[in-house]
Amino acid sequence: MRTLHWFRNDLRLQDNPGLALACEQGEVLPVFIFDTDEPAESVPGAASRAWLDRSLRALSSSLGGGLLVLKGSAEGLLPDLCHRYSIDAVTWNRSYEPFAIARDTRIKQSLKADGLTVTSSNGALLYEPWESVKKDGTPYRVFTPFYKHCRANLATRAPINLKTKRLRLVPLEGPSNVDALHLTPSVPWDETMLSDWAPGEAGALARLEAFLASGIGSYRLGRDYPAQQSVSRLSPHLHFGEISPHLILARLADAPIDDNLEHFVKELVWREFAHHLLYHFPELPSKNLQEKFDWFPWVEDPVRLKAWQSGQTGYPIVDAGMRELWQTGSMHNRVRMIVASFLVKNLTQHWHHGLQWFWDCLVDADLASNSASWQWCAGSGADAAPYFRIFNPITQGQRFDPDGTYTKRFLPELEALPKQYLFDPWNAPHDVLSASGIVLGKDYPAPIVDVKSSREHALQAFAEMKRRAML
DNA sequence: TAGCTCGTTGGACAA
DNA sequence: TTTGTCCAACGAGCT
Repeated sequence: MRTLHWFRNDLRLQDNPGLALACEQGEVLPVFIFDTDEPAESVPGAASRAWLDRSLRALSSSLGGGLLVLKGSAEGLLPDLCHRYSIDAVTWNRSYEPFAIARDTRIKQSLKADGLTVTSSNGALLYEPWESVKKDGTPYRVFTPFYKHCRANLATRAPINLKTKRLRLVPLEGPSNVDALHLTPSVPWDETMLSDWAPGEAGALARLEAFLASGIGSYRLGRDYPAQQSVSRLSPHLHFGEISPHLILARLADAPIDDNLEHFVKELVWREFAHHLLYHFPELPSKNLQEKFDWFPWVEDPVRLKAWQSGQTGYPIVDAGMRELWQTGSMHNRVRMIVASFLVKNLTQHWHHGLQWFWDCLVDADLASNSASWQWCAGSGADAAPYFRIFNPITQGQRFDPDGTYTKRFLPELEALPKQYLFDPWNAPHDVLSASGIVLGKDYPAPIVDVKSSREHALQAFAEMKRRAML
């Protein structure tokens, strides 16, 4: 029997239920298709494409070059492949994005009509989105009850060990090369961006072990400090399915049960919650979950948006974060909240702008997590933050980067500035600035908004939204 | 059912 | 310097 395993966001061999099933049934034809039918909201951004390129090369290599890589309409290509390679069955692991659900349903029907056996499995989530609903059958909208429900009532499975020796691959008709996808940019900025990452299954497993060895022990408190190495940095690996959450959970079983561990598990469940929200509210990437936010008086200001994107706002902790994003394809979680709050509240710009920029720049860009997180920051989402919770970029910097190590790493022009002025350089006396070799507005921007008055403006905008929504 | 509690990540200000 | 309190009000979720 010959089974085609359609790789999507499950670019790994271990704990891959679809692949394991295919392997049990006989010969396997492993296929990856860069689907050109995807809508704009799902097409990977530039940073993600660069990661995908490396990840596919790693997967192809671990399959001895036996991965068939194609670009085109998955819906059109799959029936043709099945015919050409005399395929009897097709397996894949489920994707929960609205487009993928609709596409996969159509493909399943069509292949079944052709007499093939089609099986989809859960390779990406600890809990199926339709399992985690309230007693009345409606989806959870608040994280904490969702978390308690999942942990108390839903079982997770053990990882599936693939005996790679038993993997028998169908010989390809011709050469297949990741190069054909043209996923990397013509100017090779991706090489420096990815220099600190190791895309692929081996890199993901190594990252998990490194985190268990040196990060998780101080996770609960350390995760708030961007200069520390206390976060897992597993998100891009999870997004591309280079590692499964089940495998992570199983590996955590060996670690001592304490606050740090429970906090990390909570973060894994936040990922589940984002997928749960996207599944139940497919318009999450574009529409305010709370309708009253349709009345919010957003400001369109391309100049300030550009300053935010390029890390030139004049607020060092914001600029450090935005430059980290540009340079590394990632940003520390604490700083993500600070820059998001700055865009949405201090600049009162629509969260769509932030979502779009993150989508293009992040190597871990994920439709569910990105959409749910931006809506959370904007206050328009489920379980929203109160509107008056506006991060102050000065005090956040002082509190969470007290030595300025993180900020100075990405703003070398402020290297000589004493840390007492690092987060509000415009308040530094002239002689301190000149001794530090800084002319504000030349070496480093003057602040593009006043944090106090822009906070007042944001609060007024929320009041205005409520007034309009009431009418 | 009706009532109660709580909501991932904060800021400002007073004491 | 640290700690406590208020900032609104509403709806989700639970008992």
